[in-house]
Amino acid sequence: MARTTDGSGTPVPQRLLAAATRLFAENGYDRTSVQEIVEAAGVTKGALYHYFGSKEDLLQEVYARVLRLQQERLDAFADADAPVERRLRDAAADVVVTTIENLDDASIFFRSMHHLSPEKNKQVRVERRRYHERFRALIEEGQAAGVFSTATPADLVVDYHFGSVHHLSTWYRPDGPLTPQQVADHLADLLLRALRP
Amino acid sequence: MARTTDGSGTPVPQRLLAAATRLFAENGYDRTSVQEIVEAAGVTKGALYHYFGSKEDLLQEVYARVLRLQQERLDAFADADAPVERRLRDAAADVVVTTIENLDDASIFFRSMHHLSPEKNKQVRVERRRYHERFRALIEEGQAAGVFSTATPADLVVDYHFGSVHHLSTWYRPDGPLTPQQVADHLADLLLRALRP
DNA sequence: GTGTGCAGACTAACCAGTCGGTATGTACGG
DNA sequence: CCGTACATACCGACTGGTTAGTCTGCACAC
Repeated sequence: MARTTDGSGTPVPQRLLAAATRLFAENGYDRTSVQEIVEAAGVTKGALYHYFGSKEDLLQEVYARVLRLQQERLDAFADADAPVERRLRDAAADVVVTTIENLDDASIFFRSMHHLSPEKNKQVRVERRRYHERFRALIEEGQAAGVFSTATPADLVVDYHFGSVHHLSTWYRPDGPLTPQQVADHLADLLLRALRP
Repeated sequence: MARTTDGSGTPVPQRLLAAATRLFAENGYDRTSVQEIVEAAGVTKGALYHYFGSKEDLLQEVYARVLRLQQERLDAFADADAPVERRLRDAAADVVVTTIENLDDASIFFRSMHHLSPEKNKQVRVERRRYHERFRALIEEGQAAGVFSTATPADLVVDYHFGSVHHLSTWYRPDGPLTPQQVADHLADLLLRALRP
């Protein structure tokens, strides 16, 4: 058994996932061949199909990881002990920072979701919905408390904010003038300002 | 010469473009075969390659159409004779309505841009940049006049709004509770509220 | 000696683009 | 009016290349 023959000690499945993530983000799911993935990971097809059932499974695994991470972080911020406007601000800014820090995952997430089979797509949608609803609940809480305007339905506000998060992978460049934290502060600001009563 | 043998009278090139638009939006560029396109248009490959140089040319043509339309509309609203907050509001709402009314084009635009060759991609980026800058100029005009807050750089505000426009193709459903105009009013509202000094 | 981890040749399917061919229309000389 | 010449519009079989996934087999661990 000669696992991890690349010297890094990283297990093969994780190497495959990392290579796939980078390549999917760079060239898109359909434009990335299984051959390229296994070469980038320093193994062969035998290894890939030993650990994953299909190319699609790799994609789904990328999604699952991102979703788990973001949901955990949102829950932590939303359940914190602070005024609702503070919790929303922190959550809104945090998702921007973590998205920028994992721009590869984000590009894949938003550009390649429709490449999943209907059944796996549905599964992802269900988890995304849970995330969306937790975020919406925060806004509704603030609206009920009178600290946020009720002029716009909470659902739309969520989509407004996540639109901008979604969009990050299109325009944000690490070598640009703004740090991830600065972008996050600005976008959270815009959200909170839009919600002023 | 037996063009338009489908009885509709629509010229073949336009039928091809319409079929390609629908299929690209439905299944993605890479998942749509040239064979499927010509079958949907009721012709054969010979016809397609008679009018278009490549499959990619079809995609580029879709882009060109959308960009022309949106730029024209933006220019009209931006050059109108009205206070800047009114012009921005109208332009911001209009792009939402026309995007919803051409959701197929929008999905293709945002999901398949990276499928264009570097050189054609660059061309599209240049035109998109022109659009972005016209929009930004509106915001900067308002900021200079003191009617918009200067807390956020105008560039970021533009990306914030277009993030939400971009995102429409992900969540908007024609059979949902909101009409395109209602969505547009809400999103334009959010933008203007975020910009209040 | 048995199972896990992997190698790599192989297959069956698919696909963008090509090309020789046909059919209809238009221009023009006589 | 008619025939020749050329152009436009389109057909559909074919090609060269690529791809996801399979399968046989080997090597090492226990």
